[in-house]
Amino acid sequence: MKEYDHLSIEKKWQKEWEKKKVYKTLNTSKKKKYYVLDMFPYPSGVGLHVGHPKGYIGSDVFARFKRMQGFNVLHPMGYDAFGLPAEQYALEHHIHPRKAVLENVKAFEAQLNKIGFSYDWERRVNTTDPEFYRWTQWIFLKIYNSWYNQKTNKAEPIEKLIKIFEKSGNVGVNAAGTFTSEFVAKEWNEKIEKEKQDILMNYRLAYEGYSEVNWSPVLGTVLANDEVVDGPTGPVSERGGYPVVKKEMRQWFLRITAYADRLAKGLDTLNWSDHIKEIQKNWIGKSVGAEIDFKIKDGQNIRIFTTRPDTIFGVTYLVLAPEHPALLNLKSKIRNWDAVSSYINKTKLITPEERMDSKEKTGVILRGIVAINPANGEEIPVWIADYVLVNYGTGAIMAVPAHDERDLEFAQKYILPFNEVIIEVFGDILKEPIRRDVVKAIIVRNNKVLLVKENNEQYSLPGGSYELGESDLSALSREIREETEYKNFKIKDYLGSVERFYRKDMKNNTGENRVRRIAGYLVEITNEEKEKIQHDGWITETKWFDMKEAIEVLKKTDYNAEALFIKKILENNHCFVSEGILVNSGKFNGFSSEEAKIKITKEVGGKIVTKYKIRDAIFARQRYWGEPIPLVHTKDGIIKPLGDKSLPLKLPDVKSYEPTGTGDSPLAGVKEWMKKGLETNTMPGWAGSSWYYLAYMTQGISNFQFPIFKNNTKAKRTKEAIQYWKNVDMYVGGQEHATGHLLYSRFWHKVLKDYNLVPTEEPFQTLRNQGMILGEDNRKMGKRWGNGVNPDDVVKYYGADTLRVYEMFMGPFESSLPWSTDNIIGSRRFLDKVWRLQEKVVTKKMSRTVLDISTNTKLEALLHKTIKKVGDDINNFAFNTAVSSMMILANEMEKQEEIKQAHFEMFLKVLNPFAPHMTEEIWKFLGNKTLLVNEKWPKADPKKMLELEVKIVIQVNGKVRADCMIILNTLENDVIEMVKTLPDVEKWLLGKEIKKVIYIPNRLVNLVIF
RNA sequence: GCCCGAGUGGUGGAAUUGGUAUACACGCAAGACUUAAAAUUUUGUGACCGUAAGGUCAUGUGGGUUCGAUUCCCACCUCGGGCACCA
Repeated sequence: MKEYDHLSIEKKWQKEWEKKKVYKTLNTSKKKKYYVLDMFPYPSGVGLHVGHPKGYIGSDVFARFKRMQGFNVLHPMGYDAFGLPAEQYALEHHIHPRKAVLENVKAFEAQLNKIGFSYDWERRVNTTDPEFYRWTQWIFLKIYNSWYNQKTNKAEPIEKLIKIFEKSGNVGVNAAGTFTSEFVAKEWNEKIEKEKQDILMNYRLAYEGYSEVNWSPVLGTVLANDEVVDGPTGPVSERGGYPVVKKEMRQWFLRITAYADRLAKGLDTLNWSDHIKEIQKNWIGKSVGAEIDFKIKDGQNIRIFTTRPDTIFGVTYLVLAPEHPALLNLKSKIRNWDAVSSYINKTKLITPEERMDSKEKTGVILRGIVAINPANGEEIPVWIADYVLVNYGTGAIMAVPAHDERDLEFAQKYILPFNEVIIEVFGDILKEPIRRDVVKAIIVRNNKVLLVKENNEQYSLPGGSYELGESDLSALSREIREETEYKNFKIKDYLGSVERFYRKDMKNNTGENRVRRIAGYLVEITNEEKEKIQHDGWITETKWFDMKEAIEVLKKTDYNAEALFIKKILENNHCFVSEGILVNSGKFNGFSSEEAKIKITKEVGGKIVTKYKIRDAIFARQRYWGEPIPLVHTKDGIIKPLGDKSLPLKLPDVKSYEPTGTGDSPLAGVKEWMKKGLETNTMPGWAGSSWYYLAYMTQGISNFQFPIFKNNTKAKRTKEAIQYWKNVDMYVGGQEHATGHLLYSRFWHKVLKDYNLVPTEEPFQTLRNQGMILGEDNRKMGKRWGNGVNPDDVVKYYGADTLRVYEMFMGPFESSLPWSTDNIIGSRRFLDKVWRLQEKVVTKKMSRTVLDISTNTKLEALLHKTIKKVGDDINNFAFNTAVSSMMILANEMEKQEEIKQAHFEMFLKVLNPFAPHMTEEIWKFLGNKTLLVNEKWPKADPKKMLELEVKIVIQVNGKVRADCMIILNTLENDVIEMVKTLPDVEKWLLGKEIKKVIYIPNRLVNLVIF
């Protein structure tokens, strides 16, 4: 047997596969399609470390497995080379980014190819290739020339909207956007072109706007929120750690908010990890609430947004964001305008970060302004405060200190009234409550709470029912005096009310259903008071408890109301923010929050609306290295899109591509460019990655063609290709893209779907996230800590197959785990072992000894079980256990004198996706003329998995006491009788009576004795 | 603060629907081969008590349900991730 020389074997087979084009994928096949995709990398130039290929190895194992299972597998790779990282690299090394990208791609690909991936390289894409970005630009124009019709719930051509305007104005139009004023057809038709275009800009899915953005003076560019991280002295850029400040700038935006609902709903149909879905869901931030108008006395309405219209009777003031537009109209009426305007200016000066960091709430009352609560006609003050954000909801809120922590904090600071309107309920909610109100005193001394033990073994606290016409306080004082002998007590605080439901005793049919409202008060007594409690002699014992302890005791005795009150004292927070039952709410008293929300909104003339946290995406960079935005600014100030025939709008060659530092893109310095009036912003890094998975579907980007011209064969073929591949079936990549790429590409895909350019609603059906490989020091691997491990070195020393097996064996695919140079040897030893097994392989004719039938069937059973397990595990991305089961099989095979060739070949097939080179070599050595990569996945035969004998465990009282072998499927009674006679079991049964026997067939017997 | 996820040997980790906890691998120890080393290989390896047979205790902590709990329920602790004045 020759030596396992991984270097020559791997080189040989990589050449052979390339020569025979075994990974070339055709778009026509009788086989079922399967699309396995990796998130494509940006070729950074510093080279790969062993962490980078982990995801690629996982998807490659999966793709090879699917291929062997008989699928037509699309498994491509390409490069995301536009954007900041590529440009930064070029700037640092003083070479043109185009050149840098080409060099880096070459180096990158050389490294990848050593690991033996099964990519169809003919489909390679590069986002910086004009043939590629021509379509990025084309899709952008499609988005630009669209508006979102909320009646049909999809994007539609802007021409259609113009026709509607010409015919009937915008009155009946329900479009996504912020445009509020109305016009009729006549008004529209009389407008000049510039005015029309300005209005349309409010409807387009790609629109120009001005906004405060993250401006990095050093990088000379604007950054997206997810490119900014917290630094020690404020926000800094994620890349480079340069300081970031706020700056108002002209921007392009994509109206992703129009798709918020579809993006949220679509998540339910996806086979993604709950974790990623959760992140996207939070990011979209859907919440259903009501918009309600509060009338300003002698003035206009203020529209507020709230998710809790059921608390409207508890409103004690209104708050507007300092930037709220209504302030201008109110200006003349505001008597303290000086104070108000200085507060507004102050808010403008501080950054949003500072605004969020400052824990103390601030605000100014608007003197002279009075609002009217539409629910009860009450007059309430209006404030401005920076804890209300202008760009969420309506920029104004109704404040309910009793049921919102932020409002409470504000109300406490400025001494504003507190009005409780919701109380908590235990048990069921009765439609028509029958109340028996009680009041409870939580008596404390030195932070200890007094618990009173009644005869019926329950703990209680002093308290009782009201007498006719009594207020809370007088009833409480009376009850305390009656039940205790305390004279020196102080009612310190109101703890809120709760409602408790008591069902009548159905069994004995006694009592009645009733609801009790329990009001809680904190009562403090002085140390001098003696512990005297007396009440008709039914109290047997009193005790002072530590507060936490008291809660536990009360919970056990079902006195939840008291426990809740004590918890409130401990947390020093009397704000009940959950839903409950309405009180102090006029005719809505007794309603549940859920019911009241709808009824009250209707009553006050409000509207149920849905709001989202997600913001429109900024789609512009003031940089050179990005796709040019194909728009022209005319002299009249109108923006016009380029025609399809003018695409691609190529990035011009410039001498200096460094940022100008003024905020303008380097394109603003190109004469030719400016003469044509072309847009100077370029697209952000995520543009190309939002549709690249479609580009792979045709064989080479030069064959890609969206249907621009009718009857174009290229366009027809592209359409067929997209219809065939549909969407990505398995997508593998890092979870850091949860709120970026993965959201944006879903958005673009949905726009394309609205134009029937793609057949599915979602681009990525299943998503798997690989964990990182950390350095041996448990820190992030890379240049920063100098702990990077180069895959080239590992491939050279141990081989690509060992690298592949080890990275899959390390642990669960999704976990981040440290690299270990100690542990990798185990994977190499495993492959060495498999290599040596060749020697034991015999064909039928060659058999030197008579194979022991029983050990042979045993091995066969293990083999078939392993085939099944490896297949199942790969499907579940549980590669680590797949490898481990193959190790068990190899260990077992090693113990055999001889291995049947057919058995060993089946083993090679299941190992092939993990170690393609070595298995291919052995396959050939065994005399096969075909290539192993083209072989079919072996079938696991369930009949052959069964073993004649199985081990069962015998437990006595649930503890394992013995085990023994039985013939498969022995009858229950026979097993139990036999098991009782085992010496290890018998001694435990001696003199005891068996109460119960639990029998799990072929697994376990549990004898229960006493 | 709120919302997710996770805590298992010296280490990475495994365990189907509640049914032998610690598979597989690394490391370590002892033996074989060797002049020697490396490589390979054999055996052992959760903790404690015991010469042994055997027993007791162990899946972050404390309770509960069950014949039986890493798995289900409750409370708490620690770590990781996401969001963070979103009304």
